[in-house]
Amino acid sequence: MRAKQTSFDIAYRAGVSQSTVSRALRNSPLVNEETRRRVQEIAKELNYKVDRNASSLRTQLSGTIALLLFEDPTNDDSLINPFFLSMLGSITRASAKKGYDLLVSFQQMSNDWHADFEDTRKADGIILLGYGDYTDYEEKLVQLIKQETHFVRWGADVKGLSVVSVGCDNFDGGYQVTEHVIKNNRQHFAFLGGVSTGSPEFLDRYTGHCQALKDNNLKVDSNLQIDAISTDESGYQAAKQLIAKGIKFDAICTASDLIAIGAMRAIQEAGYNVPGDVAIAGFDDIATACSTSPALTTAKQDTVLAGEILVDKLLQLVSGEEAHTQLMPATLVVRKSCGS
Amino acid sequence: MRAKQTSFDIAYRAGVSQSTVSRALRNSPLVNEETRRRVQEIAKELNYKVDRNASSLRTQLSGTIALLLFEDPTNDDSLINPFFLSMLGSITRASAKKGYDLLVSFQQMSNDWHADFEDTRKADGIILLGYGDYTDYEEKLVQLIKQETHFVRWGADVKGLSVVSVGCDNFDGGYQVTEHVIKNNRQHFAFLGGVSTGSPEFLDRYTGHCQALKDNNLKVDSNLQIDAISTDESGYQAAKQLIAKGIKFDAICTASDLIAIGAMRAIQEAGYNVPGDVAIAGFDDIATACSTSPALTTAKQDTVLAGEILVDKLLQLVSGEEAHTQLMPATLVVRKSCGS
DNA sequence: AATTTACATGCATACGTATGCAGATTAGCC
DNA sequence: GGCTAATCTGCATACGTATGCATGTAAATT
Repeated sequence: MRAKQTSFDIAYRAGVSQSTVSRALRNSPLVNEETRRRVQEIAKELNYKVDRNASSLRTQLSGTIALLLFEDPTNDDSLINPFFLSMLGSITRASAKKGYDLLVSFQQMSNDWHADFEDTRKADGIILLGYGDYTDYEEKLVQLIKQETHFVRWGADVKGLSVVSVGCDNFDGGYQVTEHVIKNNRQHFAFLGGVSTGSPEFLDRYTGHCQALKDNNLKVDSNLQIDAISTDESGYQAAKQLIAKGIKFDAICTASDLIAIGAMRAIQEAGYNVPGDVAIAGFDDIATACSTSPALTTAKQDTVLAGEILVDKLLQLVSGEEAHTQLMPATLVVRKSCGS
Repeated sequence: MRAKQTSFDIAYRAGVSQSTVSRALRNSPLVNEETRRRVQEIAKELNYKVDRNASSLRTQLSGTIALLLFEDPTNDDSLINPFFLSMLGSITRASAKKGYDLLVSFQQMSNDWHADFEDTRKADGIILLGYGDYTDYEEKLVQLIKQETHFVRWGADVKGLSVVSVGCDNFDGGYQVTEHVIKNNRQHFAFLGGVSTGSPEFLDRYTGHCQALKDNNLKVDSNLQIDAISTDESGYQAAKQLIAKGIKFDAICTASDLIAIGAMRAIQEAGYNVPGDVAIAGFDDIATACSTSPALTTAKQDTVLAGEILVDKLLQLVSGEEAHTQLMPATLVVRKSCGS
């Protein structure tokens, strides 16, 4: 039972050649219906499985997608950002749906990831995932392109390079949320999230936020914008800084749910009521957002859809088709943290 | 640049044979220091990467671990249970640390997963992850053993089979949490979580819970135990059922944080104060547990540690060493939902 | 009946690497 | 200097599959 079965073993039992076995199992039309059935039956009986290494070596196709998850170097927490964890889940599902295996790998930006996966033939294509300014690794993207590696990435469009990016309309998301809060009669807005530094996503969200304020004749006070990375703790600290400034505010928009959650904690600890005294809005719609108290109003990024789109586009590239950058809508999810 | 480089190309440039290249790159002591250096230099220059398929075919080793994540069939939610998502993250990290790639795959219990991964040589070993009664798939475990597949699983020990399981001391976790709540002067305990049906984990937690009650001369009222699966919604429904019964209770222990979160919502909606009127405790310590209001007191399963242990044990098996089932401690995390 | 066509199978080989074995070169020894 | 030992390199082959090409057979066409 244990000595591994090969296609030759099947061939022997079926009284045909190895070629025929291979064809029969791949449902080649070249092989007779009757023969095919017999071969497949025997293969099943002997519990034969095609050796993927041999198969991949021969076909130069691995049936595998690699997912490279970049760690946020500013965050030494050993846990993964729940938004990306959710993306990971949906990408796993999406690739399974397409019959592809998923190879998951954490990477430091600084590593040699740009050369690895497809050149080793471990994967047919690569999905790049992670917050961060792509200028951090633009040269590596250039190299990927030069190598003709098939890849797609999550994030904002990369100008000047023919890279397929799938990202959320962060500007619009920021705009929508802010507008919603304005409608709840808030006038003095703070914004928590790294803008000058770091991810273009956060910047876009902030830009959308500011535009909504302007369109509603509200003032943008840059003193009320405080940098934060996407962690609970960073949001907490930023909110404390904000309070310490002593400037009046009745609403906080944030660049991510985690920031919002941390901020909410700080605000409540300081004795304010949410949303009574201060409205707080998030971004992402992570699972936790439903469970905060009050539940978090936020801009949802549809990770399930995003995962499917990323996988679809990548497989298009793999099969030689064209694929293009796509912007996904962000949708406002109204809960309790900003009033009705 | 694009035509893929092979070891023959390197050999040609270095003026040596392909064998020598292979040896040089694998740091074989057979090859001269000087030659090795030159070969490695050229390989780097040409951006050469070993073809993993060819390599694996030859060595019969893939350098890959497969993670099979079983879906809870009772939960058609397209999202993954946050506890397992967290395990996924830590396992990914742990295997990366050991130099292994991780192949992630969702599976239905009913599939042919038991034969797939190692026989196809895609992976050197398998990690099985998922709630559920192993009797659901005991026959498949038997087959895995018969095939001499290397695998470890998360969960309670499987009696009668030589299977390496790594699991949390659910009994003790349930005991600890309950004892803590008792110390906060509660007397009338309800328990939410599927006991008669489904996962042995839940049953163990419940058993620990009951033991703590008994040891403190408190009554176990089976009318106050209500089944629930590990989702927010299920916990919400169970809590509503509980309230509907009209039996007095001042504490709810649950089989998972998600259940607790749902229950908390139901209890608060019904106008009770947590923890004033009702103490609520969870199990798992998922990320969300810090962010509920009040923050959830719970029994923590250390997923980071669990991931490392699982990977370590698996690699021991792969390298022919013995490995044994291990029980991990659950640790009480006191927050606000049960009083001090 | 001779020829073409269609269909089914087998032969031989390539994918790129790793390694047992033999050979070559140099050093070491009496 | 002739021998063994030590060190390094190359040759040849195997891993298990997929597929181009040739072959063989039966049916269809003329």
